Amino acid sequence: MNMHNMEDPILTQEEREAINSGLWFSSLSPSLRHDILRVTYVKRYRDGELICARGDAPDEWIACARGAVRVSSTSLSGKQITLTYVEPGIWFGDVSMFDGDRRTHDAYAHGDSTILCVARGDFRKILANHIELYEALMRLQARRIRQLFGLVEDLNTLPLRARLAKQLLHLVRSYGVASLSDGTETRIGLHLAQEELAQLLGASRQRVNQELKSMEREDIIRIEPGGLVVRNRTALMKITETE
Amino acid sequence: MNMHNMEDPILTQEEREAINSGLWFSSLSPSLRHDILRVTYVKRYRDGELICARGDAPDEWIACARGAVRVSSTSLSGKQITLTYVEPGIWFGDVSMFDGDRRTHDAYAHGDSTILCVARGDFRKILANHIELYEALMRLQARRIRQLFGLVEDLNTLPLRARLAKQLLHLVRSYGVASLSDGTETRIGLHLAQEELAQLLGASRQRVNQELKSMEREDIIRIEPGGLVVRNRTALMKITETE
DNA sequence: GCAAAACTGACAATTTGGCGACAGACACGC
DNA sequence: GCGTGTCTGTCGCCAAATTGTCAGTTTTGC
Repeated sequence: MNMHNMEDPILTQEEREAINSGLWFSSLSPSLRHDILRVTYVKRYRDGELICARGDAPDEWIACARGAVRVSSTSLSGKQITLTYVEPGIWFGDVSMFDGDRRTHDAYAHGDSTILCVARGDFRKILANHIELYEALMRLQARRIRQLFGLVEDLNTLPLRARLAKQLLHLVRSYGVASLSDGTETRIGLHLAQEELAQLLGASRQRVNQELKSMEREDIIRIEPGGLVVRNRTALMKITETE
Repeated sequence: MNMHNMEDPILTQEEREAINSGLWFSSLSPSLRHDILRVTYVKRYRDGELICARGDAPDEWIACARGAVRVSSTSLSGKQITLTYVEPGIWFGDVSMFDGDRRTHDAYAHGDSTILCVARGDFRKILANHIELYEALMRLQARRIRQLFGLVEDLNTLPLRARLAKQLLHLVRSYGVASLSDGTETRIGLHLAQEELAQLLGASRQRVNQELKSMEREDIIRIEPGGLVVRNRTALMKITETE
């Protein structure tokens, strides 16, 4: 067991807020939320640490409370691809709580991160007491399925430039912090190396760099050490609609 | 209302069997299955007819009983892509029963087809009486999510040839009928034009044709008017593993 | 049974993306 | 202050895939 997983089993104020302001979680009834939080335990990870690996037994239902969780896998050929970055307030791992199958992806901490866990047994107990949770989880999965359908469609039809624009808009929504100056600019709080961005898009690093630079030349974004700044969201949306 | 939707509201023996032998459906308790079947109604469609369209209100939970349902959508650019062909015995449309959002895809009958429907209200009533159904639907969705994850990964990593091989194996599993002769050959019962196969793979018709011919030259498959015949499943599986 | 429509197979022209290489920028540890 | 390593920006070449086109074949509708 890792040392850092043990230290400070109490959530900070900030982490607590992240969990409670999660859109899905906050849609639950207070009594259900209470019952869930009562049985959670905290784990902390440093940047890059493995949270769980493909093939692991699915023993926990997990929420990100701080930082981000990179969900990725390595294909047979050795190529790394990233499915998503889980932001604070989002729950995951529910899929394998139901079919009981092993995890199909690796999960790494991206930046120092905190997660909240519910043991399988506790999860089932809560479920038995709150039919409401079934409804809520169905809604959660429904949204995920729709997102995945959309992603498949995008992969099949959009050129890289449009997919990149979509991804940037998504990152702005999830991690955007208003950049100083006039306020029309938004910095993406989650710092991704271009290589990581490329893996998220299923493209090569060079190609992503090329498109980023091209967007920078058009004053749509700004590339700064430590993060991207979106200067013109409207232009990004327009690119998104590129056939 | 279409004429053909009304005629013969009774399932044939064959259709009834398809429903009852569906892997998921047959995992339900007899009492639940009974309650579901009691409120279903039958609709019949001719080849190519629209079953429901993107944007429709999600009023029904549906199962395919005969033929196949093509789930597809048209991208902004006008490009058609197909997500999947729903085979007899498979239920779908549950996603929108929970999030209440409109349909995101079009559904067409591929070949003369029969579907079974449960109205939204009846669906909720059954759900209220059988918590078991929640469990089962969660399992169903869980499997779908895993499949979609796999698909995204494949789209990002596998060359067309390997994806085609995978798809062929899938079709053999779902629609395969032993071809005469020695028995090592399997005909794919669902006839897909190469254009349709291409849309399912997210590739151009020409490219798919090229790979099919190449596989035929290697005696892995045979292209016959009216359907593909798989001659060497092992070879297909090997191609699947191609980086 | 015949004409129209749809499907198949093939090829060239062009675009898109992947991959290797390399130089400069930057950050970090010591 | 200085190597070492990681990240960025660019080139050029090559492979993969799309588009357009066209002739031959099969299917289908009357």
